Amino acid sequence: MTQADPADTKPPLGRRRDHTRDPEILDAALDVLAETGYDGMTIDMVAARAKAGKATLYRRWSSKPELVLDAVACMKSKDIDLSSPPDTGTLRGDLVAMVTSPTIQESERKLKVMVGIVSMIARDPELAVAAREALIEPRAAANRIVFRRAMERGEISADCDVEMLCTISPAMIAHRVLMLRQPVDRDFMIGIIDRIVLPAAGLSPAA
Amino acid sequence: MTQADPADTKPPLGRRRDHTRDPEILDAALDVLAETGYDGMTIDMVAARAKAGKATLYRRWSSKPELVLDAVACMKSKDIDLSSPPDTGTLRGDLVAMVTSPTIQESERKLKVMVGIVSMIARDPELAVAAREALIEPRAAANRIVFRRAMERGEISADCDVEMLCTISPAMIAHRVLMLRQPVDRDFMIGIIDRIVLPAAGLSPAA
DNA sequence: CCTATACGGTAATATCTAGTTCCGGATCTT
DNA sequence: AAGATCCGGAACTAGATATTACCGTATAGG
Repeated sequence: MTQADPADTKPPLGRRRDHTRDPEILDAALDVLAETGYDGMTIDMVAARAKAGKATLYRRWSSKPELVLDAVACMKSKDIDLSSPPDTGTLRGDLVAMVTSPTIQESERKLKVMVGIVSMIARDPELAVAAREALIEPRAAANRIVFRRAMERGEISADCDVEMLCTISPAMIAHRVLMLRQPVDRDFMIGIIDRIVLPAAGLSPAA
Repeated sequence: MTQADPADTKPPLGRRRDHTRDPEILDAALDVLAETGYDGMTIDMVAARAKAGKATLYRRWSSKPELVLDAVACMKSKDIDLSSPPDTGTLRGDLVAMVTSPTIQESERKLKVMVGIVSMIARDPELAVAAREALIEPRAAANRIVFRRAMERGEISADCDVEMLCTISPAMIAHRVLMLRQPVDRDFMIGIIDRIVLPAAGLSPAA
């Protein structure tokens, strides 16, 4: 018995894997995913875009589903700014500030990734969880904070269903892009806030 | 010159194609589409489910994309009841009646088909149009009628953005199923009507 | 009855792609 | 310096599937 310890920290021989490249590869995977969808995406495309060899990818992820899962999960950490949403003093101000923030661009990519994996999500619970945590929850969490502050401030009633209010704008945006295939511009977003969200929160549009 | 007429109605020889089977085949295609999505669907699956030969399918549709396009387009005519939405006398009554009607089951299937083709829709404008006409528009049209009646009745203000109001419940439903993967039950639907749609239309929830 | 076509079913063809393996060269540990 | 491992890239393997080609049978028109 030479090295019986299972927790044995053996320094591996030879050149070490360059984990610096992991994020680049995952990012390339997300690009391809957003452009072509899960089934349209090939490992070759991802390798080519990341300027890496296919072998390099398979050394790090055992299969295409694992790569996609990891890529989706890694979007979670991208938007740090959502963890501290704007605090303008009014609910409307906060909501408007959120739609103007630079997170919009990242949101568009998230939506495309989501579109690319929806049909897969129905058959892979793990991917479903990853997608929810990385694509849905961050924005919902930011919304939640804003609404709760408005509630503590007394601006909106304590009866309000915050969870439902949080989902209105994501739902309207996704519907407009996916189903209606119309652009999501600032006017549309302001319209949602003034004509749907605020009334649903018990505030008159003019307030 | 024997038959120079271009509109020449020549009775084709031999056994005639049995077009009775077209709807059955398209219906089988929709089932497979709803279950496995566009990429998961194979021509063999459709032929097997329709108890038809693959050659029979290719005699009628030149390719898989054409078959899917036709199948999606043919969902349009299915829900005749949506063309005459309920008329209970109040906006709330009409909206509640619509979510209780038997169209709900057909809607569920439509949603699954939508999930199966969303990623394809992004790359095929023709399919996008077919999906919109068959899956989105019928319900929007029914909603439109209900809201316009309420407006003529004076129940809601003439300032209301009917197009936006029409899209609220479809957007919330699609978001809940596609993104959140939660069930769409009656309570959820009623909640949308009472807490979002009616307030957005300028009616208090208790009204 | 005869011909041409459709039918359901099976086999063949051609392409695509996930996953593996090999190569020459680079990099790290000993 | 030597051995092990990684790198990007290319070639290879194996399985799946869209599409075509047949087969024996059924049916409509002449």
